[in-house]
Amino acid sequence: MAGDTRARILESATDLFGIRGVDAVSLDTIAADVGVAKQTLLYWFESKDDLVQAVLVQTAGQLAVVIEAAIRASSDDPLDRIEAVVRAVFRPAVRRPSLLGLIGQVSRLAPEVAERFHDELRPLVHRAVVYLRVEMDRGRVRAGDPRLIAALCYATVTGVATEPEALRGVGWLPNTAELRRLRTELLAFLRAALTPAS
Amino acid sequence: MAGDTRARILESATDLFGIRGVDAVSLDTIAADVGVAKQTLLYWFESKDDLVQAVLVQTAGQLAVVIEAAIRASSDDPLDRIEAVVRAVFRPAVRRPSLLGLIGQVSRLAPEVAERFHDELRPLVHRAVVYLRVEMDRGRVRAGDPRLIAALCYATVTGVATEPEALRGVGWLPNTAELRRLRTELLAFLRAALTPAS
DNA sequence: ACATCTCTCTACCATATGGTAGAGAGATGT
DNA sequence: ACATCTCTCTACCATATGGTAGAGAGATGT
Repeated sequence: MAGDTRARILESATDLFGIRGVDAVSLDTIAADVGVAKQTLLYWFESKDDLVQAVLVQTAGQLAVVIEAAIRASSDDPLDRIEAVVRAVFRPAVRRPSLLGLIGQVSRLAPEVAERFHDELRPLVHRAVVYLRVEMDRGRVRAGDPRLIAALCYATVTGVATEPEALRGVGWLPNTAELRRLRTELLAFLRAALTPAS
Repeated sequence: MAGDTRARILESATDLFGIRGVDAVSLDTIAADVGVAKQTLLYWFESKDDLVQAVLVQTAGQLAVVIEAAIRASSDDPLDRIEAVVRAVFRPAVRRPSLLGLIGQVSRLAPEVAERFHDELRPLVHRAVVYLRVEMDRGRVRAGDPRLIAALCYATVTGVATEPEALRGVGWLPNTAELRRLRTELLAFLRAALTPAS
């Protein structure tokens, strides 16, 4: 209880920002959710932008940890490894839509905030690109521009993970069982797209 | 000039909402952009929500027209036809990011507004699903749940098309030539994912 | 005992924003 | 000539919101 106020603010803000949108959530709303006064938020974070940035940096950090763990635990085969990473990213994203829901908003946030987030993501992306290039050279992943292939995988996974509501809206995803089937289909889809041409 | 005020408002609002975000753009901003007083906006649209809804409905309508045209002009082969549709959707999305930029915001808008947009999109989705099912039965598209495959294609294309800024942020897309290469890679990616297993 | 640091509170404010009230200019129908 | 309709304007307001001012309670170091 004592000393964890900052962490509780971050957690609450992550969920609220991710689900309702950064602009739609006021400091008062977050404060009420955490159970403190608004000024307490402004003691811990200089401004709302500062809070948004902290949320994004933390989220990126958690994503990185999850991905690292998935990579270490996976087999050497690149398609299996990619599947493991996608599963790892998809799991928290489905349980807690806010995590990836934030990502869809980044490009519309204050430039410095967005930049700070991208700083955090860049090393991850760089590693993925290098990895893809190596495996393409080995012929274990379908040839192509590794940067663009990485971008496509990223777009597909975040597209699916960040917009469950949008997909629900047009009648695609009535429940979580359906969501699991979507994940399965996504993995087959990516595998087919990445398997080297015989 | 006379009588086109409503259309000019819609066009300006589409761009501003799509690029900066619905919440970040005030009625005053739009009015200044169009060159009229704010009240003029409120003469043509009951409220900001009403304007947002009109923008979304128009956007969905334009997408539908573009897609219909692409389908009619394409060959009978399903992979070619899908490629034609993706090209058709991608083109205006790249030239005018606002068009698809809006889509990423739908799930966070007022429920009635989002619902109205989904109403517009549903028939398109339904057609796509029916089409995929038929071609899967014929063995001309890789087997799978047609609804989920449609969802994946949708997620991939919108993911790529709506987040050029995000992709740019992590160092992927410095210019339009790169964007064209991304489109080419996207088409190969989708083709590989949808080609029936031999 | 005192000073300092950590943390949270109440009270308040300036500004932005969606929306209202109501007038009026010009075109069109009868 | 008059009424009505279309369209746009100025002036104004209520509210939400990010942020400031400044106090004070409790813990910790010397």
